Amino acid sequence: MTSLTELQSVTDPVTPAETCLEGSDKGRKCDQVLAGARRVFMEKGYEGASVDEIAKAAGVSKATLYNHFTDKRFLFIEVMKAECDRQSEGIKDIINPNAPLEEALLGAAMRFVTFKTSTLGQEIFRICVAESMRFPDIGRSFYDSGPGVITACMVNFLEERCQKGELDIDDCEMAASQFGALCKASLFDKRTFGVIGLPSAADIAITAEEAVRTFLARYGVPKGA
Amino acid sequence: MTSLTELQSVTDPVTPAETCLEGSDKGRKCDQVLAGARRVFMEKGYEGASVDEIAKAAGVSKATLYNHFTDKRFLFIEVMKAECDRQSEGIKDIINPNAPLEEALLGAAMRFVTFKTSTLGQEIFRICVAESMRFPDIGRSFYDSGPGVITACMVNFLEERCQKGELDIDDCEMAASQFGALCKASLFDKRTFGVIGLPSAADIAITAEEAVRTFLARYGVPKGA
DNA sequence: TTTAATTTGAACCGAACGGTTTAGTTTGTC
DNA sequence: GACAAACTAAACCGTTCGGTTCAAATTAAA
Repeated sequence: MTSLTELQSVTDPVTPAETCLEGSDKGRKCDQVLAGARRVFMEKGYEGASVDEIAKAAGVSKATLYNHFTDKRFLFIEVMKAECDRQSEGIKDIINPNAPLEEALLGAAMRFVTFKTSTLGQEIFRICVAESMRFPDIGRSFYDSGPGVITACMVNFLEERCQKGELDIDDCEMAASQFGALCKASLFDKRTFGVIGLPSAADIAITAEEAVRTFLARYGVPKGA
Repeated sequence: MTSLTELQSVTDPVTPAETCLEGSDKGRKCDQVLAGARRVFMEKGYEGASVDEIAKAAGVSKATLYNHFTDKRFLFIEVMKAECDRQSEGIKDIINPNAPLEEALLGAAMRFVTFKTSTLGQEIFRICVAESMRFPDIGRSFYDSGPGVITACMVNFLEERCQKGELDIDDCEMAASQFGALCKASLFDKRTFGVIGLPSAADIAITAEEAVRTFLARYGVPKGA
């Protein structure tokens, strides 16, 4: 069984990446700016965030901020790139390819539900949805580093288990996508729209279990190996 | 089988509601304002939209706008309330309770996938996700008028069919939510994050069929009545 | 035609916006 | 201790923001 404590890595606090204006500055103040920008952008959105507020949140003068980043748009894009990288790093190991089928699926489901309903997961999702019209590249980056990574990992895993005869799937892309979708049942929408807060471990477990059950009802092989 | 043409009603163009400052004005200019505000808010978001731009889009002077609505926040809330009402109106009849089981489910899935990936469905979803932190009530309203309505209708339908012995479901709330989630597989995320544009009727049909198949694999009764 | 109610464009307000500049201070290195 | 780099607060730029005001124009009923 998958313990909940090990899931924490996916929803850890934030320490921004090393991206700066001219490739890999010493980056002390630079990271401060990214951290402050991240905080303000996530809370207020792109238009709602002012550069003055970001500088203040970063504990940095506005002049310094503009020494590191050409303008507000660029700063926002850098923040989101770093955030997407973090996301894909935390998500790529979401499935244990060596575990028994049901255990592997349940573990992945637990981690996925946990992340998607976490404050961090919600923040990233919210701002990417909000700004992916104004910044189309950010939408793509989010998909590639989030749903895309998960789907790719799942497809890989599912194909292996199909060859082992543990699963019976025609379209592994569709199956992987359905697995991810099932993990969003019950909790995700309610969390996103403020109907519930952070779900309890029990609620997460139930949602994950039900997702796996429905998934296996469709794609699992009847009984014997 | 459900034809695609009858689905149009859910994704029709917009004619705003009759809400105004002091209960049901003659509402000619008032509707103009709401229509213009809707357009600009949907495209730019709350902070990105300026009142001058809204007035211009509405073909109305800023003074007139402020004669009808106390301030920008109130105008935004009114627009979103009207939009949520439209949504719940278009969505409440999404399932035909008298059709044979599989046909009813497939019809509902088709309509749901079509709406959720439509330009209108995406616009409403995007802005509600974006602004439901700044305006918590809007998040709730969206949930109640969208996912909430669908879930409620589905729960109702599923319970009926369980009593008829056509389905075998423990938790109808969970099952209804999973049905909705399955309809978002494959297309919804890609559409939201700009990986694809408007999906083809064929893609919608495939997604809906696969959703129903997985749903029935879990909750359908084996074979005979 | 008189009267009252709306609507209009335009000017206007103080505040905040993104972004720049400057003069001066801290910092790390040799 | 000297020196260059990085940083700072603060003033400043022009623009735009949400919101108000007002005289003139338009409308609609009487």
